Amino acid sequence: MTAEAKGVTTPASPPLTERQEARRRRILHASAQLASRGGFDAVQMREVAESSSVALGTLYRYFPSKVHLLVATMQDQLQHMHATLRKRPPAGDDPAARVAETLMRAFRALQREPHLADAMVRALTFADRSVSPEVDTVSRLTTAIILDAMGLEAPPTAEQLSAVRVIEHTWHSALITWLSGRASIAQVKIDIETVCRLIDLTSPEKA
Amino acid sequence: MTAEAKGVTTPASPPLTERQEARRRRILHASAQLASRGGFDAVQMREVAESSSVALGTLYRYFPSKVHLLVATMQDQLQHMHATLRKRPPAGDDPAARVAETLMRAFRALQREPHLADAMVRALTFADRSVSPEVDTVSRLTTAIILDAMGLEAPPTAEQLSAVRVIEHTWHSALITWLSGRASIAQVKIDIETVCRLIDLTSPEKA
DNA sequence: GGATAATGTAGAACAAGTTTCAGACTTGAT
DNA sequence: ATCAAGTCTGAAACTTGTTCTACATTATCC
Repeated sequence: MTAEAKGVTTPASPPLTERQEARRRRILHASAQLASRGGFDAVQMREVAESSSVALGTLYRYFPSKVHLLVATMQDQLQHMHATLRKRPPAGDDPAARVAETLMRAFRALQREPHLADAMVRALTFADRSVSPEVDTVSRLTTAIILDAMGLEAPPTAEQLSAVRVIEHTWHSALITWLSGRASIAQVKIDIETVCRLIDLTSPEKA
Repeated sequence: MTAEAKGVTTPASPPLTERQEARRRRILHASAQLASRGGFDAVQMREVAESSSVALGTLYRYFPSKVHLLVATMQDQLQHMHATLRKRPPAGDDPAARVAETLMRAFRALQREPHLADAMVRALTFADRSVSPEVDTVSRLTTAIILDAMGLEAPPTAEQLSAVRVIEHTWHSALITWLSGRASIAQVKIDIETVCRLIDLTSPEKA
């Protein structure tokens, strides 16, 4: 069963009318647009509202805070990316190589819109408890991408899931260091490759 | 050579007079105090200024933003912690166990002041480029703590440094998930133990 | 089709981070 | 001791996220 089939895409809120769905979409589009220009700071709620032709109050009804909005934007982008990645699965021999390849592909995609990446990742790590459900959704999506890349035959063991968690931690934190200019692209690559070694360490046949 | 001997503690700015040093200290103290009460949001610049008997403008002269202030607070706390940890070095047999033990000890310390931890860690990951030097200092301190815990005889190899970087990523990100209520203490423990396995993987005698 | 509850709009108001400024105080050099 | 430069203070102003209010529009149900 894929992540999408599990309903990761739709948090099962009251169904929206068509106009509402359109508004939501306009808002997310404006958010991504502004984020692409200038990152987290450039996403200003008044501007998002104006760009998407929605009143400020309405914007806040759809997304109760700037962080909620950006996390939802990330969810949206991640879904695109998941779909894209699925089209050409990674070619590596072992799971570790495939995960590293997949994450590097995602990383290159982020490099094309570094400001957007900045806005999304900063929002994600800055999110407090009130955003937990949404952040959790993003996390599940990320996990699904990594598990997909591993291409396991059997369901993952607890150990493997731990490794995936650590990979996710490293992924987020490495992105942060890159976005804030404290690590180079090459350094991020090394970090990803290093952490992916954990996958070998936790694969059942070799343990 | 220890980290302190390298001057991690003092970024070599123009020397401060005694009164200035005292002001700086009062500010950091007020910051930690307020953070302990209510986390990131409770550290309000006007309140910090008032608590430390300093004008708002002066506070901003010492710390050019709230994030700068909290990162400096973290630096301060980390130095205490480094000193404390040195007193009783970890007892594990191999480097991996010692690092895990050290990080868990640090984690337990953070659990005693979860709000303070929240303020510091959120600031750290939210910091943008303008805070890079300060964040880097914190990062070097953390690295020093981990390397100390490893208790290596020879200087660390490039591979080992990569492992340490990944451990640091995991440490920060795991703290974030714990602070935002998305991971339990037990889960953080597992993540730390999992990532510490990388140390074995990269130790020269076993490679 | 009309009552009514929910949703959307415009805009003011509020909160907290940040900036600015005029004047008072320190400091360091002469 | 004094002058200049730099620092500190108090207070107001500005910015942007967030909340609130009064009114208009839309959706739903009979």
